[in-house]
Amino acid sequence: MSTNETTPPANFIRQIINHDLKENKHNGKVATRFPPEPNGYLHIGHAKSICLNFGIAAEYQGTCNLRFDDTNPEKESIEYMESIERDVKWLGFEWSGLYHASDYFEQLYDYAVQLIKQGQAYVDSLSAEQIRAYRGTLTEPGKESPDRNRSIEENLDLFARMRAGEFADGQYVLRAKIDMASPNINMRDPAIYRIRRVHHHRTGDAWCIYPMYDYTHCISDALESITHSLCTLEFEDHRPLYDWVLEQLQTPSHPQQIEFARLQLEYTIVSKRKLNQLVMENHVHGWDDPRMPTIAGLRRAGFTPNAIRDFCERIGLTKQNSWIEMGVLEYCIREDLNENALRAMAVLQPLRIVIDNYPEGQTEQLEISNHPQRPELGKRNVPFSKVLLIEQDDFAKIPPPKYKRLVEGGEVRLRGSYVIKCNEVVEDAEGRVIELRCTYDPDTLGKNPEGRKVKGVIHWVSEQHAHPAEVRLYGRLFTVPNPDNEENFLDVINKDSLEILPDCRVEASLAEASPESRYQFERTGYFCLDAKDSGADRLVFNRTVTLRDGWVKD
RNA sequence: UGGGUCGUCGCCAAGCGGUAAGGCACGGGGUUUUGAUCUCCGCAUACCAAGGUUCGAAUCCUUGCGACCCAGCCA
Repeated sequence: MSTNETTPPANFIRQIINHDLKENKHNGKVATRFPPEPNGYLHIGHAKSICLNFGIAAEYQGTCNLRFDDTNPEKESIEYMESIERDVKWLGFEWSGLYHASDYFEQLYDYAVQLIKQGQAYVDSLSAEQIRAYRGTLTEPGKESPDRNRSIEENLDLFARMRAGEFADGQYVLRAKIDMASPNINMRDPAIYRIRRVHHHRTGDAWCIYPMYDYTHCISDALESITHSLCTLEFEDHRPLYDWVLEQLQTPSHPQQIEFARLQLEYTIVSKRKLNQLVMENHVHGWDDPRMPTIAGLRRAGFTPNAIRDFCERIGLTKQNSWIEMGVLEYCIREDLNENALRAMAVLQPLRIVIDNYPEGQTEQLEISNHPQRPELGKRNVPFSKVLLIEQDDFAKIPPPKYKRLVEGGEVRLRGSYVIKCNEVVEDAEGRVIELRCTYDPDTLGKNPEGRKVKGVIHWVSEQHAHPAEVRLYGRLFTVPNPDNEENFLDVINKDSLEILPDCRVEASLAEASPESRYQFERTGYFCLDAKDSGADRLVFNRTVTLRDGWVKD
């Protein structure tokens, strides 16, 4: 909801639009679109495109459509469509219009007929293999198909019969007649229609021929009067074809395609094919696994729409291929959550401590702030009693240098509570610390002790009042910054990306937590109540990100 | 001598002929009942390289070098 009036950073697309506006190129209108293929879940790379397209539209009082590029029914589904709508909304955007390339199948067909009539498309009987052979190579021109000079009448007849279902899949293809010797391979008579008897999730079995991307996308943009068609760098070579189709067809509008570099994030992947593989082969627990770079995964991990939008703004927009460090994304979520997440105490790996000088059976409710810098977020009661639980890491038999937590004979502050002193360490037969006998200083609640300085502060819960919880610690999915560079990206999956702590104890107030609510567990990180696996009497928290750790260990 | 695109700090990124913004990361100081936050300071005589034009070049020109994309009836 930040309505800060900071001017958005300059980037080359805004410069183009500003220039177009000055020239009154599209009657002062700006219309964009976000055009995913519904063949998978949206990921952080799509978020960049979403923020760009919807952001530009909002900034220029323009429009932005959500359009499903559903021309290849083989890989697409309703589930994916629904997830995409859900994720775009969750990110905080509203589309001006919701369209599908399949809405245009009839018009697309008519336009194809027009191309044929103009002598600019022909039905080819070459097989896929033959077409590949005829295409030539990167350095050698292609050869013309024997069918290239088929008469218009025959092409019209054949194309109609392709639609009517008279031919087998792959028997014929409709090709644009451009230039088999073009140095740009995309212009060597690209296929624009193929025969494919596959049930389409929206048009059912009405069609057995489907238009190809290059032919469909430009016309869809034109039909929606898109002014700026923003896509990623790999489509640069397709722009001449985009323009060619629209020029031949004399469409009422001719959008401008502009390409930008897709997002690449270290220690993860954003290839839909590979993400799909991770899900299908159960390397993760579904598209919304908190380790996934999908919007659904980030959401379940506890990321906020705000943080993701901020991230997309921070990484900039250029035509340079680049790799963004995870630290940037982590910074964005920490910044948001530090500001907005309520604080709470949770002990992930409990160590029992007994306050010997505290009365048996007594409980006092300590009032603790929900946020150290924002008093308006209120206070909560945290019960204190004789037996407490602290983090195993917060006690050391042999402390490392500069250790400022609890040691035998030493003092430490219990966050929001008293200063305690450890008098005795109880160990089991193997020498493992199983309990600490402590005393507390009753005169240190809300004030510093007399005549001595206590540096360390640790978190705690009351054993009898705390609630059990499962905490899931998520780490990066891969062990190397660029898994895509590996021979097989599965080889570099981080086997330790998920650590489940089944026996944690969280403070009493957390029993009230609602699904997807986010907290800072003081001193350990930001956590989100898992929306799927938490229930009435089961608390499951996912770690979104750790706290920054400025402790320079030796 | 196939075509297209791109080279500014460890990672992003402004800059558009007038003498290198900003963010992240990193290092150091201060505050702090989170080793968090906050705050202060530091961090490219240098813009892929070499020539050239100019009073003046990261910006213009030339020539190199490096990286990425393209030969689906995928998008």
